[in-house]
Amino acid sequence: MLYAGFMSAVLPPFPSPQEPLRQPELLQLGTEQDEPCLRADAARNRARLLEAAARLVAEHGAAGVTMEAVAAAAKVGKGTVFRRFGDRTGLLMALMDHSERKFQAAFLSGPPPLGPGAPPVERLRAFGRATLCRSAEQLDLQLAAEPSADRRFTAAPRNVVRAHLVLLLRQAVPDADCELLAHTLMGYLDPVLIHHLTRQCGMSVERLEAGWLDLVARVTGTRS
Amino acid sequence: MLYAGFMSAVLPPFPSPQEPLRQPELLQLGTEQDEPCLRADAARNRARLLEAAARLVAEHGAAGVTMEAVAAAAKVGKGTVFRRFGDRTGLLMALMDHSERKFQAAFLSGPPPLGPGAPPVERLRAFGRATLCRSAEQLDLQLAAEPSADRRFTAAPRNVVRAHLVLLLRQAVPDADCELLAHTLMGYLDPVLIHHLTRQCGMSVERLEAGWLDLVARVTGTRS
DNA sequence: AAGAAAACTGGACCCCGGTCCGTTTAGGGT
DNA sequence: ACCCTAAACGGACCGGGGTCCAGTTTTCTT
Repeated sequence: MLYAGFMSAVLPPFPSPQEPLRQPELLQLGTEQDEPCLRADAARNRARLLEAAARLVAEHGAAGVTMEAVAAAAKVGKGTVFRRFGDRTGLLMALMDHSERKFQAAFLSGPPPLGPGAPPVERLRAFGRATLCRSAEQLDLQLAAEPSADRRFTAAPRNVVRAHLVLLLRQAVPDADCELLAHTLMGYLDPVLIHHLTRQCGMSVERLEAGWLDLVARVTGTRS
Repeated sequence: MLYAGFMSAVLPPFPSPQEPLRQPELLQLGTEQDEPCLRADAARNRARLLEAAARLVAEHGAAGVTMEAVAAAAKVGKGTVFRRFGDRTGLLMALMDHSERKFQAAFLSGPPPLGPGAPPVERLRAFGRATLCRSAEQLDLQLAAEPSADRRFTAAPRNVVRAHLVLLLRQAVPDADCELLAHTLMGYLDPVLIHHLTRQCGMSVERLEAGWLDLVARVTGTRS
């Protein structure tokens, strides 16, 4: 009883976990099927909800994206929104999904130096630059989609990024604890940190970029 | 109107900011005055609230610390809780305050290698070890007190730690962007990350400690 | 084609964090 | 001892996230 709030953050809110197939979506990159085996009406509502959410973001900023407002704007019941996306964060994550996937494709199979083909250290450098740049653009959405603390490290996209960094690090510094180093590097690229440093501390993106290059150099032991 | 939620996260919720003197509390370390110039009844209620909150944490875990429950347990109105502590996070932070201050005293003016007297790199190593150890103990409380994303980097204790790390880094690596490096190091010690790695990924604290030592070595360029 | 099972829907409902404001009380001044 | 004012109090109130379930719609089976 007392743990209702907590449980709901860990277990799916409904008996049948809505969209059990959405998570993998982020991993299979080639296919562009946005609605995995969804019933016709469900798919239609899903599209309407995403469209409505996008409109609300554009109109009132990310803070205006209320679950109720989205439901109303899509002419749909509130329960439907939750069934489809689990919770607010899930909805926002779905909204970011498109750009997320594009980004993943870029560093997993795109042209070097971001994609395969360049030496690992250079790919690391490019990855940071790309992430910073991407964050600079859609910072507000990324902030809104930031999962509540207890799930910050279990979100799907994060794992893809982590795996990627681990891969590169293993090539660059084979005898280090690359898992931990990857987490360190990701910490530097945390959207919330970026927001803090640029918006609240007034640092320039250039400085953050330089900081990233320096950090990569230090971590990989490739001082210039 | 639409920004009410956002504003309340930035501005104090009441016209007269409750406890405008609490923040500095964390900075003046010698004095042990827990209730800065509070009216008698206010001080009494403050104590009762903290006691009640502590009891609730012990009984139902951090998740059971509802503002209403705390108020009821302390035989006090809900408004009083908010007037005193601003919000839930504020209450939890006040709960952690004691250990927080002890820790700050330890690295600001305690014995080496944590406190002054040891070479900076060694102090960095000790700092990480101490933080990891401390987190291992009171992880649940630290998690509960984790501020919502938009304030993760503006909490008072964080600034003390950051300043400390910047100080040490400036000595160890004078020609680096120590502000940014400090943030990187703090990222590694984030309670939420520690929780994720130890509890969810099953890593041992020893491994995290080794990772910290390695990270410090890499960042400061002092390879063994 | 028809019936059954599974999936989806919508909105009433609950809980909690946070706010407001009319009332009470402490404690310094006279 | 009394008053006066700033401060503190408390609980009604609000909005939003999340849940539930009775009823509807789709899809599968035969």
